[in-house]
Amino acid sequence: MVEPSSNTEALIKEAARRVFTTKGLAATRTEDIAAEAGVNKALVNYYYRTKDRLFEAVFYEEMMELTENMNAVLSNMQLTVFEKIRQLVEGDFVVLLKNPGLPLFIMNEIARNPCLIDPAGQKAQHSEKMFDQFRQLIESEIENGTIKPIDPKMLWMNLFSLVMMPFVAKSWISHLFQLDDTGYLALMQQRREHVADFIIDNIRKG
Amino acid sequence: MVEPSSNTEALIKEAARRVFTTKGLAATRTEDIAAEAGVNKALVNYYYRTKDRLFEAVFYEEMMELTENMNAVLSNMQLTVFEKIRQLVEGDFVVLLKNPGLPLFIMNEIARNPCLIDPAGQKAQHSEKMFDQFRQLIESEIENGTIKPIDPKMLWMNLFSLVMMPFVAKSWISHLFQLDDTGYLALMQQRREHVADFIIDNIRKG
DNA sequence: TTTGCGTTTAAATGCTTGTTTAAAACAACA
DNA sequence: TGTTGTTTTAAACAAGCATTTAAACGCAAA
Repeated sequence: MVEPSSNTEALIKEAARRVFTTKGLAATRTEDIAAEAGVNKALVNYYYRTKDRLFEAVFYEEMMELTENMNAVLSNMQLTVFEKIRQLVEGDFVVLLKNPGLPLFIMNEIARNPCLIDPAGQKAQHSEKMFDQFRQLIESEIENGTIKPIDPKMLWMNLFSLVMMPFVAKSWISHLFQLDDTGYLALMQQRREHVADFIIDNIRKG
Repeated sequence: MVEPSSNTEALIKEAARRVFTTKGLAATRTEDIAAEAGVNKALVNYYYRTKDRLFEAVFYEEMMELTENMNAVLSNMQLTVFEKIRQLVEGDFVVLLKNPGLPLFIMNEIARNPCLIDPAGQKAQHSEKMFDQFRQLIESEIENGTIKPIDPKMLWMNLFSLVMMPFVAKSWISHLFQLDDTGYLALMQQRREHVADFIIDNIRKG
């Protein structure tokens, strides 16, 4: 990755990050980004050539934001399964409480343009390895008798569903539960405690 | 609701449904819809005046698709909590296995345009009542001692997170688990069994 | 057959938007 | 101060798009 050659370049990327994540690629105009950054719209092309290149730059950084904690936790050999699960949940909540729109943004853009995650677009290659690590962990812990038998795929889906869906569905939840932004965030704070317990209770033996 | 006055009108709406749900409002061109329906693009405006009106027509029908089962199950007084939970899960899976893109579509469009669900746009008014029904059900069952104490909001989020997120994240899951479309659907079929058990085990006493 | 009317079409309209261009402003420095 | 290279700007461009128009079509009733 090349360092931003000037302040303006970084300014534009940060503005783009905010606009892309709230409106999505298709609904975002070059001018929206320029306005958000407070610069002339030609500067966006001056620094990033095209809207799509700027989008890719932002997208893969956001994707990383979402997966780097998973990688870090899973490859930390010091931790027990239970600690790993707690830290997976905990780490995701830290990221998501700061950036609640992140999972919807990622899921939506991937669905609209699968190339973003395909073998061809080499950037996101680590994900399968990541799940293999998880699978091995779970399978060996089941053999050890530490946890009840469960399909690692199901456990994985349970984990990130419980964590991420309430952020994906932020607008719907806020409406359903009649919450303003503060109330919503407070609810997510409570949930932070709730989710790890829920999963661990389910797989723990006895 | 007015009946489609001709075959073409319905044809266009069905085409619009397919295009809107796979590409989203912002990325959909009037011409895409016309092409999908195999008609001249001016016909789209002839029958629906504007792209936005057509979108609204489609959107609220899709929204209904997602919520009508919840309403039906919750207001059925014949069922126990456990049966209700099973039928909520079961009903959603029936819908989602046929239409896996549905939850991402709804969540995304709501997030991008909150008016779609706001008090002002009167169409989606029933949702708060729906959750009140659920809250009352859970609270009274807790008092009865049928289930362990749990915040109804958490239980509700757990429920639809576990059901819907794997559909929202379809592309990501397929990539992570290296599944083709058949494999993905098979996995969701397995999950159908898994989810209700997971939730019920958690709230059941003893 | 002709008239009238709902439907369909190709073409036109006018606006939006991504990208390019060429000049202006600026900064560093001899 | 004048030169050079970089950054910023307003304007131009061209493609894309939603929507409108006006004419053509098909068909049922007169």
